[in-house]
Amino acid sequence: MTFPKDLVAASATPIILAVLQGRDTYGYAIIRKVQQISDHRIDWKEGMLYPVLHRLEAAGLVESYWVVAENGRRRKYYHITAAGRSEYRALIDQWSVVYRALCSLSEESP
Amino acid sequence: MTFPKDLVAASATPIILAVLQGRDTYGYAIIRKVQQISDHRIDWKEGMLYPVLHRLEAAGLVESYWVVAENGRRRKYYHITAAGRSEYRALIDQWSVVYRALCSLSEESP
DNA sequence: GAAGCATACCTAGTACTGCTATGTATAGTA
DNA sequence: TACTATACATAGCAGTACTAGGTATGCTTC
Repeated sequence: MTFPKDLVAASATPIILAVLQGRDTYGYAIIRKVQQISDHRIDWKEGMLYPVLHRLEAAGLVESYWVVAENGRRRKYYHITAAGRSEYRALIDQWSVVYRALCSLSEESP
Repeated sequence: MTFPKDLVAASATPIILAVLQGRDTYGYAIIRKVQQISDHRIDWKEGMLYPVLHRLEAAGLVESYWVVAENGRRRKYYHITAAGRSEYRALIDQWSVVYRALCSLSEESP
């Protein structure tokens, strides 16, 4: 079952910021990390991810830098900024309000 | 602080279905209920809510019927359908996957 | 060395989506 | 009577997003 587009879109920014507040990493690894922690339920493609990373960078929430790996691969690492951490905290708070509302309503049966 | 538009948009359907799986109710009461359980953090306007209710009805997830209240007010009550309950369960599952992913990532500090 | 696959990043053309502001109507309150 | 709250409605305005396929290069297999 695939997730609705609006949930995928809305959750991309908070998830990316959540990954990056833990440690710097690069695009392809973000995709794999998100697949891993969601048991492949969240299945992002590069074409979805990179435009969001670019928008976050344009908004000053992340910065990027190139690193050449041991095997010669060039990777664009992303680092969360102070503004990104602040935005991340706000988003987590907002998502928890929404999720708690959903859970609270779910407990009210007919 | 206002919620980002994409979170408001993405969460409207699951929240409405969550309210209605508990009991039939009408639009204006849905707005008040959602304000109440989110301590006014989620602040929907009618202009946001009614188009979503109309789309849910067009999609067969809810049905509506008019009731005249004791004070003479005409209210359009909404009732969740079997398809709506099914969609509601799928959405709750998907939102919990995303929220667990967020929480799991939040526990990974730098 | 060649072929195929995985890794890694990129983007534009296509495909749409949503809600703010304001409307009508009517009951309640001052 | 005037104002507010309740109750539902919608269109004009304002955008948003990603699928599909691109380039490039390292790895694995033959």
